[in-house]
Amino acid sequence: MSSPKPVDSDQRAAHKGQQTKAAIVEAALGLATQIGLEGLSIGALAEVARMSKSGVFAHFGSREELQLSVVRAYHERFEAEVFYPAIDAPRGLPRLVALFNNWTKRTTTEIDSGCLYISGAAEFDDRPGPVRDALASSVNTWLAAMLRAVTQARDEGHLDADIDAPQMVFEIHGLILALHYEARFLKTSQSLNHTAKGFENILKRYGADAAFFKPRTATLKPV
Amino acid sequence: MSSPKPVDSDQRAAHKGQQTKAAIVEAALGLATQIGLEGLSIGALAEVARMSKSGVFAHFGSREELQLSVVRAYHERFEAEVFYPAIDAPRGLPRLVALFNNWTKRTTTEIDSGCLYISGAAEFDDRPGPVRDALASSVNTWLAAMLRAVTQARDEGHLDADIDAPQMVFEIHGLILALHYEARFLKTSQSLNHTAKGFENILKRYGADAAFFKPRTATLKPV
DNA sequence: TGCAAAATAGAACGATCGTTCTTTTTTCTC
DNA sequence: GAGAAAAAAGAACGATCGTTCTATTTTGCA
Repeated sequence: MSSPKPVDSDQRAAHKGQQTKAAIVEAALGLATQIGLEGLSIGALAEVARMSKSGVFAHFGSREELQLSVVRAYHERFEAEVFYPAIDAPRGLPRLVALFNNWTKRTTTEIDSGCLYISGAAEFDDRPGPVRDALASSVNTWLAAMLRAVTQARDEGHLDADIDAPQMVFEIHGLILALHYEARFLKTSQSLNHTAKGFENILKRYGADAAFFKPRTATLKPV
Repeated sequence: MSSPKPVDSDQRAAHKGQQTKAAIVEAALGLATQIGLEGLSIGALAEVARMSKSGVFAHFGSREELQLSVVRAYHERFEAEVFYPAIDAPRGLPRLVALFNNWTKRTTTEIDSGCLYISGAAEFDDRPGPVRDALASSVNTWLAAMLRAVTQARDEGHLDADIDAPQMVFEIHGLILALHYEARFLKTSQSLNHTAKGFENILKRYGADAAFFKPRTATLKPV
């Protein structure tokens, strides 16, 4: 993704301003994932952060800059939670499966908290500007990483040689979106199982060895 | 879906109030699909409808009731455009294909205008109340119709007898969500083709005769 | 055609929004 | 510990929000 190793930029030479700013962004992230980037108001944020409105505002200079900070923070967290842990897995199908499992796991926790990439997409659909650009850039970076994993799996011989890699990523993306939609909004109970089975179906269709992966539902189903 | 035949409730015995209300809802629908149900403000709506704020407001009594009217109007339109035209197709796989094609077609036009079921889901994720209920009810009604079409196709012998029907609907739903996300937000060019190919893949996997359907991309690809 | 009823307009309300400005408090450095 | 710099608070701004109230206009029926 963007940087090879995430630097813990919060601690070193932490002047007071920087660490309270980090705390504000942290609180803003929680608010934004719940009520959306547009619903995020400085007044409400100040209340959560137990500061004055102007005190919060001074750290960003504009609401848009605050939203951008939230998007950047979400991007870093997504990277740290979904992407980086998966590169430990060997290149090819194992890594692709690890990426998907991490993605699914994160989306599952986001059934409660909300996903900024999904709510943000709905909010900034046709609202051009820096926030939209930052959101789209982050998502594209992630989808490109997925595409790379697919092509590598193909090149390693773990998938059929003639597969349409962007097509496969599109279908996988659909599974995640359906999981988020049906589990979070409709509160459908079987969504996670449907996601795992859907991934299994996709892998089979693109030529993966069936024994290569273990579906994430293993821990959820009764033995 | 809900009613056997859509009644054109706008014309008959149309007192002035009812038809201006219909015009307001029409304008509100346009605004809501673009900027969301939450972004829909009475002031902006009054400007579009060229009326006073209070004049608009009087027809609904509350903003929430206005939002509900919009959801109901969207539901009717969705039914008329996606569901009803497809029941002319013979029960089984042809009808399932027709439903999906209509759904895809509508989503494609909504790449410009926006889909209320998707933006509304993101906005009312964790905001309980009548609006959320109305949205979820509409979507569930539609997904139930899709499920019925799948089971009928199975019972007609057009699909394998042992298929998991809810699983298939889940995967189809994912395709539509991915189409809307990638085409509308990310502006990915190949989304419609990916959707058609994805549906083809799903049909094959669930045992449909390959010659039974014609992908919607036929009219879009160069011959 | 006249008159009650319905529909629309207009003005104002309290609240909240993002933002600016000034003042006070806290922090860091010498 | 003093003094400069940074951070936070406080107050106020114009704008917009949903909503309420009253006045005016328009409609539909006798």
